[in-house]
Amino acid sequence: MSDAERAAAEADLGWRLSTAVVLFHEAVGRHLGLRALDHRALGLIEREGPLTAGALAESTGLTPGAVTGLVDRLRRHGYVRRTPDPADRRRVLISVDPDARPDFAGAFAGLSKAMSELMATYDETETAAIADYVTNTVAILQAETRRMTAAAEPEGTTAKGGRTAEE
Amino acid sequence: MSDAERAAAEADLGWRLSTAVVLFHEAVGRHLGLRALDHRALGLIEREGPLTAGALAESTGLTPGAVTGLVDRLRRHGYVRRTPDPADRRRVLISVDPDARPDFAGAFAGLSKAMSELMATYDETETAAIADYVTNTVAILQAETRRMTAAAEPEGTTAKGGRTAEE
DNA sequence: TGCTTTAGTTCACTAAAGTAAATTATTCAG
DNA sequence: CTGAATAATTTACTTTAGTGAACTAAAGCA
Repeated sequence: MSDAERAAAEADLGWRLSTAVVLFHEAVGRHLGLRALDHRALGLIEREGPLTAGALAESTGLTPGAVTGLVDRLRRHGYVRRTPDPADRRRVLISVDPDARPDFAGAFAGLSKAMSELMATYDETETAAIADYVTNTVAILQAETRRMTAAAEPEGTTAKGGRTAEE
Repeated sequence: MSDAERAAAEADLGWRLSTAVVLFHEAVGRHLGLRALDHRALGLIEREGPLTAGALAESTGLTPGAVTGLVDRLRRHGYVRRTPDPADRRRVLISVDPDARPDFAGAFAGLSKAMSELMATYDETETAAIADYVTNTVAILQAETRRMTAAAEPEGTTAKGGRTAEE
């Protein structure tokens, strides 16, 4: 195999992985009745613990009004809860509804199991290489995402006037 | 590190990879001025060569009318072309506009380079393990996607009546 | 205690993208 | 050559989710 061939094979594999991840992500969204943004927001809430509506607006780039709608949708499907912040009752804390977790986790159960079984087939050295590869790939993707986002919006927020179409 | 800890670490790494891929994909979409579905459709057209509008409707699950709009958007951004099928002039062939490729490829250039550099740091055995891991992960994701999609829609197509919300 | 600021929601409106059905162009069968 | 079938587009309408601004409630300061 030539260098060029190897590079092409790698790129193809990367493309297939990326596509598979994206399609899986979309399937999960459909399964849970969530749109891409809602799905991502739910992920944020899961990982960053309870968030205020304002914090969510900040990290999603939405207006406060839109966040109310977003949280309504998540709440309607039973994924999150609203609780007034005891420390500052103007604030509202949005957290994952513990009762919803089984459903959410259920969607990933099969994947988890299959991945564990796959990992069990590798020895120590191989596992280390794979972990290193994944860690570095994540870092690269994050860097490229930042680069691309920075290039696209030299100033201002995503929230307003983000139209590109002409004609 | 206990088995449980290792499993948790793996799952976390998988989650981070998935998130990174999805966010990168979204960033590319924004960069190219494409919505998720448009982006995916463009990928389809790229890989499966020229497609008729009907074929595109089939594989995206959209109605013919929606495909017209989809192709209009892709065309407006200069990514694809419409050409009447010489064999059957009712048909229209949608293909990637060769002039647009540089822009599209440009978005991935940085990623490509960084990934090549990363792969160069691994020896033969490690590379083999990584390739095996990626290949199997893709297969698992595809299987899980199919399973989830099948579970969500026991019958019929995505196209009609796919509403889940109540209230 | 009252004035100002902050947090979130509600309301009226807009834009995007989908469906269903009518329309146009072309092919194919008799 | 005519009529039925097929491919895509157009049109009218619907749904969804966003914005911006007005509004309500609570907090903090003088």
